[in-house]
Amino acid sequence: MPTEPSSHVLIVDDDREIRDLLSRFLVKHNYRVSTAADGREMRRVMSDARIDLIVLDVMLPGETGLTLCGQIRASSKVPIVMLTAVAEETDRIIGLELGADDYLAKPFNPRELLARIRAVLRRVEERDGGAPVDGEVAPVLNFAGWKLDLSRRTLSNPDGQPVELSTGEYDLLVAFAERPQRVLSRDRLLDIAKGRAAVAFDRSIDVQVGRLRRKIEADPAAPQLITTVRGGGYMFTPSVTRG
Amino acid sequence: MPTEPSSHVLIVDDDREIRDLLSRFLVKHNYRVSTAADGREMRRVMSDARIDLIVLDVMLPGETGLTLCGQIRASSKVPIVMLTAVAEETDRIIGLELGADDYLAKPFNPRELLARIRAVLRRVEERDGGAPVDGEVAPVLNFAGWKLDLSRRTLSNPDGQPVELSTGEYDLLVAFAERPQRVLSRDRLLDIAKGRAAVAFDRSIDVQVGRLRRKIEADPAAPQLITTVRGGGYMFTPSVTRG
DNA sequence: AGAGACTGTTACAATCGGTTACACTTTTGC
DNA sequence: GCAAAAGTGTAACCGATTGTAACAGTCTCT
Repeated sequence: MPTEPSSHVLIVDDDREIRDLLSRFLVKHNYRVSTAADGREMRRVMSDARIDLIVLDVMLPGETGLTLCGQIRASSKVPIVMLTAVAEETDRIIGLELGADDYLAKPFNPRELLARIRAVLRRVEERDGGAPVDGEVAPVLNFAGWKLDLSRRTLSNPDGQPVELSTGEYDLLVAFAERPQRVLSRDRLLDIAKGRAAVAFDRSIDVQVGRLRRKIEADPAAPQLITTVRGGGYMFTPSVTRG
Repeated sequence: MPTEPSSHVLIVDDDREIRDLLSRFLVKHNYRVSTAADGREMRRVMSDARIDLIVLDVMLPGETGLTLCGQIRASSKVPIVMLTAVAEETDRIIGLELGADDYLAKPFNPRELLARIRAVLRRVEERDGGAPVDGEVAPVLNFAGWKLDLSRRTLSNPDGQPVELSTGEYDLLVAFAERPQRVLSRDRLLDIAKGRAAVAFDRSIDVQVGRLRRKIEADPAAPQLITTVRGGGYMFTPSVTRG
């Protein structure tokens, strides 16, 4: 049996030392890790990959961690573990009220952080096991006459006829439709749609794209919706509106 | 004989140490345990799994335990055991007035808590033997023309004709209808509908879903109401209204 | 034009879920 | 009480979905 897909942790800290240290440590313990030095990078990473948990430093230049924490919660339920320089009880309370899931004071033992991460992920697992990881608001995406209903996991064509998609095809289409007009690499698509990392010579995305095209393209031999970007990946070309 | 399904206890305490300690202790004594650090988490857990008893700390950041206690009682009869930092007689009285079922002062011996939990569960068992542990408010769920009467445990189809369901089928349908448009894993369905944990290679949910589909789907071969999410579980797709 | 890299497509094997059969338990009816 | 009926879980089988591998076609660069 293949081991279950590892969780993807995003570390947000302005201190490169800490980012690298934690990153190596977590990778060693079988997590996939991304890092960001500030809120801007954080948002970029979050739009590119499916993140299962965020480790967030309270002290950041510009936006503080507390601000970010609130922003994240406004649009998503990703669990958050907050880091702070000193054990400020007020920070702790504010952080938890803003929706952080746990809290750790620097300096801390990496093993302690690991334990917290595991505990939070376990809790979240119980809380909403199969629910969408990212709590988006609008549940219908429209493009080129098609309607993709995210709450019902259904797709209907411009004539209003339902089109059957397998689970994998649906997940892939959602990954595309939520990131239109952007080149998505195979790696990113795998991470977003399947929540796993690529293995060497992984062509599974190509095959799934092919299957999806056969169902949604007017002429699968000349794809208009999902176009190939040679050397880059794929791009979802139509504009997408919500609601 | 398989041991009777263990009770599911929810620990609500802001102190991680206490949550973990109690959690381990109760698990060791054959309870299933969930934890929550605050009221927000508590509500989420309660909406996801059937909880048989809540251990509730009086001192919580934000909402106090007393507030929560009142809120829970407003919509449910789940037994509650309150914890408090010191033996404040006033807290005790208020707590019991708000509907707590027992009361324990910190520091306490875990065995003492175990004894109280057992006593309360026994009392509740006698009080409302087979009655639903969780007293929901609105007793009729409507979806796709069907009516599911929670107080009578009956189901009628869009023509108004009653449809016979076995106990297991009914419990499963309720689990679905109360959580529409969410992917529910087999584990969670087992916990919610049957109150037990899955054993290795447990396919019983699949079989029950199949039986339920045969009774409520127009075309059981192409299910519209209960759809399969490969690798994820099942989802109840129609929208549900109460009353 | 040709080599090499990249992508599309097909075939096949592994995995997962649907279904049926059957044994066991619980409930029902006499 | 007892026998029949209904309900439920386990196991086995089968079909659908998905990933891997192989090969063929296409593009790019020289």
